[in-house]
Amino acid sequence: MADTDQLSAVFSALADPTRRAILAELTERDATVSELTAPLPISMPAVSRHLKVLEHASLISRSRAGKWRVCRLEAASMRDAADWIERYRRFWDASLDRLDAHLAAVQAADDASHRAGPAGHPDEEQQ
Amino acid sequence: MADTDQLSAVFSALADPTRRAILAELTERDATVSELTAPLPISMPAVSRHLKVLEHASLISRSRAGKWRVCRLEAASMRDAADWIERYRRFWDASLDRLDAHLAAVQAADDASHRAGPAGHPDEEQQ
DNA sequence: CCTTCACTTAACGATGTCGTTAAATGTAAT
DNA sequence: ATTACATTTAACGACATCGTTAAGTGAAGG
Repeated sequence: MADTDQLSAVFSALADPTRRAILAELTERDATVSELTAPLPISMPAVSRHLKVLEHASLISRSRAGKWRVCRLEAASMRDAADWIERYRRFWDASLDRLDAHLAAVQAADDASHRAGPAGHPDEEQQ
Repeated sequence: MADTDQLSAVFSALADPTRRAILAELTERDATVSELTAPLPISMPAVSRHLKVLEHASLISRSRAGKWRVCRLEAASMRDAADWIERYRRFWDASLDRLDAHLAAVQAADDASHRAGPAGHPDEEQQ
């Protein structure tokens, strides 16, 4: 599935701190490879390959401007990642509620203490 | 920075389709390693290691229940990833905003090629 | 006890990542 | 044309990832 691959490419690209730094830089302004390399502690070939990864994930685009190659942020594919993660929102939004439920369950188990299987453990009620 | 490492761990964990499938499964119910392995085309040791990665990224937690080991979704760390990505929302959400910024940048570069930055926006990450 | 079940760890090989330096490419300027 | 500049590609080494099968753990149960 191309969709899955694209998502993997985006998450994979975002997994590297250097690449996230590059993306952050590009939110300020478009930049050449030299400009992007300057603040980083690595060589230009290394940066060039990071850019290749970012481009492959459609997170940036590159164009020639005379002698230079200008990089531009293309956040469209980041939206896919955001949308994917978004489906989990309720699982962290509701974490406090779930904690309450969990504590209540433990309390209940303490009172009635007998149940099928191993007692006193944090499941039986979820979601 | 530990924060950066955590973010990298989360994105890195999410980069793998199998791990995303496992997380999706865990949104339905807590599950044992066997239950998680069943629908997947890989061996249990392979799944076990995926679970280790997910646990290291704090995306799941594991607890013993007698003979079994129960995995539970812990989406809290996904929130960090969501928050990070969220800062890029305006770049895909507000196309007018972005177009304006671009035009302003071009204009500024045209007028006087010095770098004060017409955008002047937050963000900055370093490793 | 000693086996069985659920799972993890060890050991291995294929492949990918991330850095380096040196050589190639392509555009601009002399 | 030749040289200089910006960037990429090639070649290499160190280390991580992802799968496998085989051997360890630890709790359950005859």
